[in-house]
Amino acid sequence: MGNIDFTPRYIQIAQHLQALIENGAYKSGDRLPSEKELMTQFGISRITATAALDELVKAHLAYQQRGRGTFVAKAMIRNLSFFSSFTEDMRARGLSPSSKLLSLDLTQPDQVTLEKLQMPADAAYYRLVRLRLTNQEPAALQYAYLPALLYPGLDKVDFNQRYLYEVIREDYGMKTTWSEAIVEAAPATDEEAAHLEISAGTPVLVIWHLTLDDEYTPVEYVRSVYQADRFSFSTGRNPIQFYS
Amino acid sequence: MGNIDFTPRYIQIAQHLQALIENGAYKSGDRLPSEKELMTQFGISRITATAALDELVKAHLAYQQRGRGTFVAKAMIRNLSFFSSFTEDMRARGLSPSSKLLSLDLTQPDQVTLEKLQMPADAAYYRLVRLRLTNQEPAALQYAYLPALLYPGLDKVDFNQRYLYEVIREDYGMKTTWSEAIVEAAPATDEEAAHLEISAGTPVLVIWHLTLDDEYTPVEYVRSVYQADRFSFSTGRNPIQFYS
DNA sequence: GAGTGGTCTAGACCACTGG
DNA sequence: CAGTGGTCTAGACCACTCC
Repeated sequence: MGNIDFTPRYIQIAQHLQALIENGAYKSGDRLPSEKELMTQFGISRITATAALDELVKAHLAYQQRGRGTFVAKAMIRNLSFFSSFTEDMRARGLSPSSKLLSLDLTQPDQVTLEKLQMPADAAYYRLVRLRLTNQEPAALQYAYLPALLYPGLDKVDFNQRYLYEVIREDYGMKTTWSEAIVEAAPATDEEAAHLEISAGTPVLVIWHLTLDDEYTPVEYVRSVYQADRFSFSTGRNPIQFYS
Repeated sequence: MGNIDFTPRYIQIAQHLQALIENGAYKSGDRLPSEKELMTQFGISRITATAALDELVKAHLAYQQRGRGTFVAKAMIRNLSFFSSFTEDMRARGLSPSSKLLSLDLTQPDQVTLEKLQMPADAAYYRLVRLRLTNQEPAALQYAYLPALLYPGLDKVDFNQRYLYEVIREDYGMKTTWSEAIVEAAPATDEEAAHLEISAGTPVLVIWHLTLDDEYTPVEYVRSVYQADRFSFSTGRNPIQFYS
């Protein structure tokens, strides 16, 4: 009946509640509307109300307690920096990110990268090397490897003007649904030290990042080397208490 | 009707499927039974079948594709080391973990720890300092802070014999539902270097770990200092693609 | 006792995938 | 086309929390 919006009802309701949380109508620890209240307020069945609240829980915006209700999650839980792009992450930290393209070519990664990220050795990769800056100061050195077969014509993109995530999503229609990271501390190599303007041997934080599509096929491999004295990263998880 | 097992049906079915995955009956990428098949096989309604498969997806054991089916997740996705205990993590790496109690007292954490983990400064904490070893070699130095109010009598536990997680779960009935970590790289301090048997200034991986109960109240604050040349950590996540 | 979420039934229509 | 998961309705009984 005149429904011109094809977003599922439960998503619409989750969006509505999310907006109320974000503009402060509901604060950390506040009780959200119960399933029953959502049913009468929006004229939906209980399963739809449950699904809406579940979305908020999945997104770590809320948590549920049996017999008590659904509550807005603590602010801290909602700010986990690991899995956003460099640009988004730095903006969230109140810094002004920028990027300098160092090279874009068709090359094999070195042996260590190949093994660490479990990359097929027989594939061809575009290698995108960028120096990432915050407030015009060097912050990180990023080596991104993109399977050449998936990205025909990638070498014609101007990465001084556009973001990598934007390009792979919009130009190549990639849908990413999972991402993984491996974290290490290491002494800076001479090359890293030169670009980051620190002394060789100073600790750096190395993050190996893998982005996967909905079949868990890797669509992007990235090694990032961060100045350790300026950056730390956070991540959170429900401990997997599966069944024994 | 003669149901003497009060585990929900959908959990029972998820457990059953989990067992089949773990004993190799279903392998990475294999299609699991469809919702319809589960309905007829177990005599359940569709919503129950959906819930069972959802459990596997939540536990990162499976993923779903519309119109195709539910599939066993890739093995890599299932091995994320960040949020298991030191003991479990090291065993999963094929190492033999052990522990040496350095001290257990009632002290305030230093200022940096206090701020980093957002600990209330007016509370009293038990501080448990342990050297963690793998194959009898120093691996990490761990400072655990436990709010004294939550753990009366903790100082009487023999932590050379028992695991911290076991004690807080079994003796104090803590239910943890969420955990967070902040990762940093830093040069080893003199104290850290001495215990870890490395040179001062060598890079170490510092992990600040927070364990929360079902109201997101912190029940444990831990700072771990790992030898960087021997350990890295992995974590994974569905990128939160919430609604804009 | 009233309200909450947890679990479950028996249906339905749809969009998407694959042959 | 048949099969899959995605969404949804209109109910139901239960366990738990709070008063």
